[in-house]
Amino acid sequence: MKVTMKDIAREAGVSVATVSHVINDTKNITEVKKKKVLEIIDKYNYVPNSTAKNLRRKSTKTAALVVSSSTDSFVNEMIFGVEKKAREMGYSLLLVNTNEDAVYEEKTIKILHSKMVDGIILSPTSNDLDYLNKFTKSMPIVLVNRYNEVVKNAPRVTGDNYTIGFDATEHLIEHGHNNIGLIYSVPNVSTTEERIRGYKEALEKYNLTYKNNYLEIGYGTVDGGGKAAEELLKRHKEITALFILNDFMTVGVISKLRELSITIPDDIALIGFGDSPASAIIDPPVTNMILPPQEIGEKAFKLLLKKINKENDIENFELPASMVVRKSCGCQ
Amino acid sequence: MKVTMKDIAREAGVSVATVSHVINDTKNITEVKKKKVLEIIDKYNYVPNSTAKNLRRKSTKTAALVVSSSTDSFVNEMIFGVEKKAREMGYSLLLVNTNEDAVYEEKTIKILHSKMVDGIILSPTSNDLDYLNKFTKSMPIVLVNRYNEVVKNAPRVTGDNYTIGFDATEHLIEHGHNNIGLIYSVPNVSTTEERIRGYKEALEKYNLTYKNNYLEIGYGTVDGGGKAAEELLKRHKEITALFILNDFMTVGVISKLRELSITIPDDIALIGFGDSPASAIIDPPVTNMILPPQEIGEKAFKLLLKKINKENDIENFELPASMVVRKSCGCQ
DNA sequence: AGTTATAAGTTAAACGATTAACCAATAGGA
DNA sequence: TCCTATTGGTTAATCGTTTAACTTATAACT
Repeated sequence: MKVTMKDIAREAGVSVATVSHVINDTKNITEVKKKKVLEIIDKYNYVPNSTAKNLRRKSTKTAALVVSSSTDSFVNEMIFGVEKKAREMGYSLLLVNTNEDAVYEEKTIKILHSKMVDGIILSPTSNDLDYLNKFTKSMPIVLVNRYNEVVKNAPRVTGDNYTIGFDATEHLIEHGHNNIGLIYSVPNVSTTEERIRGYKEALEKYNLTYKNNYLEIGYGTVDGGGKAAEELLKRHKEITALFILNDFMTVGVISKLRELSITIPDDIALIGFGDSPASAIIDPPVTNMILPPQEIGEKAFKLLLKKINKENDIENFELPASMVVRKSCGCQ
Repeated sequence: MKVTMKDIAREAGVSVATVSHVINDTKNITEVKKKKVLEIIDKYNYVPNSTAKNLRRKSTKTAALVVSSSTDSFVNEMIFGVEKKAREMGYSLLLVNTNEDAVYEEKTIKILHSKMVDGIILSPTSNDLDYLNKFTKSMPIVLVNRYNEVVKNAPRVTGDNYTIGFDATEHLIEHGHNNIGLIYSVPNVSTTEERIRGYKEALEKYNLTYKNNYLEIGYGTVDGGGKAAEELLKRHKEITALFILNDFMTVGVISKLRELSITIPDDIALIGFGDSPASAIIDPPVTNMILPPQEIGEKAFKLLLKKINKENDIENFELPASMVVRKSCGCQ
């Protein structure tokens, strides 16, 4: 049988209110009684039932993090950024993975909405986020990494994906490439679209024409990346550079190019995304566009906390991108 | 104001009990009333408050996963194994990271014990787990990855770490190496100790003497790995092979060896642990000992569920290890 | 017709805390 | 001495569900 506050009260010869007050330090209690109560608490290793507390207090000190993709290292690091900040702030974190399933996402948010989490950090699956507006009124929500203009009342923290697309493309152009393929993980999400927008505008700047079929989907997986590269190079022999939007796919692409005896960067130059530590010792070392995932996660939680505490100025953050130059792009 | 069951009942002209019964399908209700109730529920987008439900039902349909280290890819994949199974089974998952802090771990378990979760999956920080026995009686707990014989009443699912140590060492010996260094992440945890035991026994089998100072700590980080390798090779010029227990450290080691112009595998052969996709395209491709992290996570959740449902046969699982041979060990 | 079973709802007591409102006893001030 | 504050503590309502026990009304059987 689990021991409750009532048991503690009985054994200490006081009321439950008194026990509650010594635990929460919410009223003066004489030293002698306080000591007695604490003794009994210690004796039974008693911890207040948080479900009951939550019900009464209408707060759970728990936040949810809903991510859409799973194991890639960028998301992984972002998760731990959120978790870290949550922990520091005395919050627990509920982790849900929607696997890019928009229907499941909506169901999840709805359930979470009643699960009495105090707030939700969401990295949404699709660009069709109107359903969210039903929830943002009554529940603190912040969008992370991906976003959509349609969502009201939810701040967001993202990376500067436009610059990622622009700088990577420009860099490849400066290396003399006029036909640059792009391999993305998932369509219809802001991260992909912003990067493509950057890619497009960089091409424009140099008077190169943007071609729709230079883009190929790679599903964020090693295999998907490899297949996308193969497909792209078969269809367009003129392509001499690849911009790859996720590090699993980069691994797949590199493996595939080796298999096809295509050398990097001489035959095909290459820029990836996300700085997994291995990038530096891959052959050749790969040039990456990077964003600070952990920082993004932490910032998102901070913003959520502000919303929870009703500091109601909606502010969005866009964290700066940068490039770490190695050999796969043709440098050195 | 959040709408409650009372509001639904009032508007539908029935009692709260009836509403509850239609929601949970726990009593016959006439079609007409049922329809009315469901209509109102839909109109307000009502979802029952789960905190209240939890309090009454004494179950939260939530499990906690407490991991000790954070971002390495093995743990990451294990996390998603647990999350996946939990999701499939209708459970939510609370994720806590103790950062190898034993004191924080104990505090966490104690708080979690307060009925916020139905069960706990723990990958513990240290080998000193006696404190756990206070909790295993009253809370379903399963150990994952790491374990300790002292813990009673908690099943475990681990990998066959002994074989990992043995096979890696034997393989290096067969390549002609007599002086093999070992770089581990953390001391005093079963994973490390079992692998060292395997390492030791492989040496014995070939009549090689085990030397304590061939072991070096690398803290599971890229930098730590690099420093450990440097230290080890400076101290013991005779070392010609390295067995590295975590993939971040492997990256650090390889970078450091390049820096020192030491070639792999000719000067130093090398076997790592954990199969991050990049392993295949690193220069040279690295030979790894592997374990199925996702499977370990899923199995752990299944076991937890059994415990939660009081199917009280404690069974432990040890998942088999294997080796994926590439060039860093000297093969090919 | 009389008895019993069943079906469809309702009432009200939990679940285990928190906390506003209340009360008695002591202290302080004039 | 009388009045008012303050201190230390208790009582009881409340959070939003679930569910056992109860109540009718209707159906079924002899």
